[in-house]
Order: sequence, then C-alpha cells, then structure tokens
Amino acid sequence: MTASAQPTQPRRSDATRAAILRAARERFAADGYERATIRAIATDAQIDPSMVMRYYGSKEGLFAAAAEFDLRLPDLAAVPPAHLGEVLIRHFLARWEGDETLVALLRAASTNPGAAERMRGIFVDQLAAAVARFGTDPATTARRAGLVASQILGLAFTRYIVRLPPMVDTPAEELVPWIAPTLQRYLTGLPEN
Amino acid sequence: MTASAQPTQPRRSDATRAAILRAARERFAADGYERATIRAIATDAQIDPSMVMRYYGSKEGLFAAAAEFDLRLPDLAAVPPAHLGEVLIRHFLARWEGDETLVALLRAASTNPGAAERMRGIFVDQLAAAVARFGTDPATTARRAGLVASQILGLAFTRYIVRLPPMVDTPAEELVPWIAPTLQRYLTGLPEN
DNA sequence: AACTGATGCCAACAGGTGTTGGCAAACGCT
DNA sequence: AGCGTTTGCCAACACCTGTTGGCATCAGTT
Repeated sequence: MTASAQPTQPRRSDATRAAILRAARERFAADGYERATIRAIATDAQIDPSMVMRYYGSKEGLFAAAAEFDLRLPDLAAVPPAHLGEVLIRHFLARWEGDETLVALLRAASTNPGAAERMRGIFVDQLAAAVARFGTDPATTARRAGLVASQILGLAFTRYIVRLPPMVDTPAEELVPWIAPTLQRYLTGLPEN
Repeated sequence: MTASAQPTQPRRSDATRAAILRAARERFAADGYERATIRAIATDAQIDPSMVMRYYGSKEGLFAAAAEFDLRLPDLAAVPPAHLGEVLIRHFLARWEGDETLVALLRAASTNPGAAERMRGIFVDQLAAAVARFGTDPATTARRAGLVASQILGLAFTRYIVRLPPMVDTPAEELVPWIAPTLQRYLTGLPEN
C-alpha cells in the first residue's frame, strides 16, 4: 500500500504530489481537519483543487497520506533502565519540534474519527511495542504505555494546541527534569497506595 | 454578564434556552465546534434554528454560553500537603465524569481559538490561583500549574477524546495511585537533574 | 376587548464546501 | 510525426453552513 513497496519509476507529478502533501500538513496542523479546506491547500501548493482529488481521492485520503507518521522510537532495550524516562521525553520533544505532522494529527484527532484511529494506532502499537521491548510484566505493558501517552500528549496539547503560557515559555530543556521522572515511574515504577 | 447577577424575573423562554444549552453541550462534546451545527442542535432541542440565533446571537455566542465552566477547585490550603496530588486527581476525575462541558471545551479547543482562550483562562487563572493558595514560591507557581494541567489534560485527552484503550478501560479508581504522585511532585517537588 | 411584547416557525439568502467531468496542453514512446 | 497517457485548469454541481426578515400565535397588561 505504501510507496516504498516497489521502486516504481518516478512520475512527472511527484513534485506536485509532494507540494500538496507539504501544504496539507501545514494547513491541517494550523487549522484542524474541518477548517483546512482543499481549496486553501491547493492554493498553498499553487495548483488546482481538482488535482488534490485526482492524486489523493478525497479529503480523507489526503489526510491519511499527510498523517503518515513513524515515532522512530529508539530501542528501549538498549537504554540504561534508569534513564528510560529522560531518553523518552527528549526523543518526543525533538520529534515534536521538528515535524509538524504530529501537531496536525493531534489537532485533527479531536474531531476526526479517522485521525483518532490513527493516533490510537501510533500510541498503542508503536509505543506499547517499544515499552514491551525492555521486559516489564506483559500484563502491565499496555497500561504503562497508556500512562506515558497521557503525559506526552498532554504536554503536546498544552504546549502546541492550547498554548498555555507556562508550557509555551518554558524551553524544552527545562521541561526534561520535570517530565522525565514521571515517565520513568510510569515505565518502571509501582502505583502508590 | 452571567445570569446570577440580579434576580431578573424569569422569562417564559427559560425552558427553551436551557434545552438549547443542553443540546449544544452534547453536540459540542460529541462532534467538536465545527461539526456541531446549529441546525442539529436546534433539532435536538426541538426548536427552530432561528431561535438559537435570537437567544445567543451567533454560534460563537452559543458556544461561549455553553462552555461556561467553573472547576470548583477545593481550597488547597486546607488539604494536608502530602495529599495534594491525590485530592486533585480525584477532584478532576469526578468533575470530568459528571459534566460533559469539559469534554466539549476540550474538543473545541483544538480547532476554535475562542475555546482555546477559554481553556487557557480556566487552567491558568483558576488552577494557578488554587496552586498559589498553599504557598509555594510564587516564581514557580505558574510552571507548577502548567505541569499539572499538562497531565490532567493529557489524561482527559487520551481517555475521552482519542479513547486509548488502556486509558478507557482502566477504572478511575485505579488511575489515582498512578497519577497522584505525578501531580504531587509537580506541586511540591523539585526537578530532577 | 384592545394593545404590546415575547415566542416560535417558515422561507430564503449569500457564501463556502467536497467533488466531478470535460477539455487543452505537455510529455514519452514507437 | 503520430500516438496514447499524463498533467493541469476551468466551470459547474449538489449540498450544507450560519444568518436574517417577516409573519403568525400566545401571554400579560390596561
């Protein structure tokens, strides 16, 4: 299904397709799914709206293509167990500041069922798989991954979507010592009574 | 501005106004700001769409009225300092499960600037004010409140919006011992190096 | 009973939406 | 050069949106 299956020879319209995708990510990230119109995206990409339909079938199809995302989580089995939280939060912050796809996905997930589904896939499959790799009790893996997701997504939501002043003004480096222990406990700790 | 200012004598249309508000909260919570149409809300309330306009002026006005919300935070100065985290998470969970206004606000805040603004007001003013009440260093109050907001909103986002299975399936009572220590550290702890 | 204001509905407007079909130009191949 | 395919644009459709003005009906007052 994805483009990397076979080395299909490059099409002449690849530049257009890429421009559409780039504009789509920007608009979806800035405006959310419903406010981002195909016409606006096409204008940004300097092509006709009908091109978007031809190459991506529908608005849903365009979003699906634009929201393709890999967390690129490091192999947690290779990380010193005591540093898991810090490695994770650093990785996520870097991933988030460098790629607007996640913001687009986050914004859209609030109102678009497909986007929410995608988000679930990413944070259940990819994250839970990574958490499982360093050998916690399998019975608790899903919950630990969910808790980590809740803090990570909450950070992103307050920092990039709602833009709470204290979360926006604090540099990423200063957030690490606060968030890292939280993730560390979610991953390796026990609940407190 | 609010209705409780003066004992204005009850209008005959109060029932209609209330029905509109109830339907609006439901639709905004379920569909988000743009997908929730005035026509759908009016149908739910069993009145004509033009009534919504007459009583609330515009869609924005309706949302503003429907998203009025008070966190009703307890006086944190009266809480044993060691139990701050637990009291807070319990309060939020109860507040969230019992009133769909917060979910409506959360969904809408992703795409509607006015809703984001409102959310900022609630989680900066109300929460920060409560945090300030138990006498932390004023210089760190805003950041502590922001961190608490990030975990609270992340929990809500994963549980009520994205509906990550592990966060949906876990009963509220089992979440407390995981989240409480996080909030406790954000409120009274120091960052780790 | 007559009047005034509130309450409600209907019909319509103007604008924007995703989406479609057709047609011209450019390209790649034989 | 002649061919079929690809790339692109234009114009339009069908639908839905928030919003408005007018007209009937009802309640309360004089």
